[in-house]
Amino acid sequence: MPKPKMTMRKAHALSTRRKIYDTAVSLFTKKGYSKVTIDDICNKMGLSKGAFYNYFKSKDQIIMEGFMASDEYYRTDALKEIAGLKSSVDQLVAYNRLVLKKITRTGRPLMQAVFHSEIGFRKKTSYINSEKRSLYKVGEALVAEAQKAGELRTDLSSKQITNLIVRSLRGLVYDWCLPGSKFDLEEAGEDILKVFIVGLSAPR
Amino acid sequence: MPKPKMTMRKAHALSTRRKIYDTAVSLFTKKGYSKVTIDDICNKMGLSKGAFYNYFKSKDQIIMEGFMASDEYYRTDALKEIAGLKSSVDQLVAYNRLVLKKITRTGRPLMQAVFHSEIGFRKKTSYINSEKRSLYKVGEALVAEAQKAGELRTDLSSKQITNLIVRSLRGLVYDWCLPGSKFDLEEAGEDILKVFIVGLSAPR
DNA sequence: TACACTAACATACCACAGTCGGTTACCTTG
DNA sequence: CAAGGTAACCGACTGTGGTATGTTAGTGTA
Repeated sequence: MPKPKMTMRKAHALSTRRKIYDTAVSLFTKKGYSKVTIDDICNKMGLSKGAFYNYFKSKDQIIMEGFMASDEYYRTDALKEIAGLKSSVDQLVAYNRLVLKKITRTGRPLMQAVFHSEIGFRKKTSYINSEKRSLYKVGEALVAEAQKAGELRTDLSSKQITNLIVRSLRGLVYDWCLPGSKFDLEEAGEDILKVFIVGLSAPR
Repeated sequence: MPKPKMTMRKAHALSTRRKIYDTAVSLFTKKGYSKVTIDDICNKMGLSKGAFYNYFKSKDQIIMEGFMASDEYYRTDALKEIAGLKSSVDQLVAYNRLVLKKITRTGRPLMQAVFHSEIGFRKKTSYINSEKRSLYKVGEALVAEAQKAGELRTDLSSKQITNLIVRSLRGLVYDWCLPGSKFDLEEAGEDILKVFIVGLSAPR
């Protein structure tokens, strides 16, 4: 991997890319993702479609880029916020609460676009369930810790348990994004967590 | 609502509709949903696009029609199959196992199309999480029964518990449908159910 | 039977994501 | 600094889902 020398050209390219991203996001939030066309974005900033597709390989990718940024939050601020709690299980629960809160802030429209995009037909791989995500890495670390502390059952591996939790919450979020759906995400999340606390704790 | 007299014309219409549906499904299974265009379907049977849209309001609706048929299974054969089990909780668990088995039979490609369609932007309402579905009605009935028998916790309503289970499994199925995903649905379902059995049972 | 009504079907068209073959201008290398 | 390569950008085009506007032919009714 050669060093990415910053020439004038590359700098300009980066700024164009950023400009595309920003105008796209601004239009999305103003008019709603589905109502904004690629041409809208291009026209608004006097750029061509070709330019757009030079930087983003699809309309969805813009959304995904925003979504992926939230993973940064999970392994930094979120981790910090739960650090004070004594028991590992408490940390795990608090962590998942924070995840749902973050998603709530992200908003239904954007999350809907994410779910829609990720399960699309054109895609070969999906980001949302990649084990590389810090969402998983942090989660699994917390689970493993809780297991080591004897607080969680060990007949399921830490990976299994993490998957189980994430997927359950994902189903909740999916439902939350469905058109016509009308419930509070964090509230409904409490129900699930309440069950998990009991169902996952080590037998005694 | 007047009686739907079966004239020659209506009969013919019904047969056309059926023919569209059948050719569509046959093409879907042969080439994959996304590779089949509406024109493909129409050309194959010498019918026009206008005819297609006279019977189906979207390409997705064909998929959904197939999917909705599975609800019939839940309130008939599935119910019958679990009737022999003694405890209500056993019935509930067995029921959810059957649901996952049914989904496995339905197949990933079709389920992917369902998830994709349901969370689409054009839609105003979604079928998949409608409380009218027998998936929910049967599930909630079983939960309520188990609660009455003192086998399940009662600090959550039967509706809450049902939603909780369905949504968790839905997240699992969603992941299962993601491109590149590679796990056995029923097997992974066992993990979740194993946790729910403990987490949902009445405290003693 | 004649006439109005409407369901069944046809066709031209639109919207919009994504593609493709260019053209220009910056950058690297000799 | 000259030449060749390549990244940035252009804009016409395509594919496809869906719509708008007919046209035709069964059907109920007088």
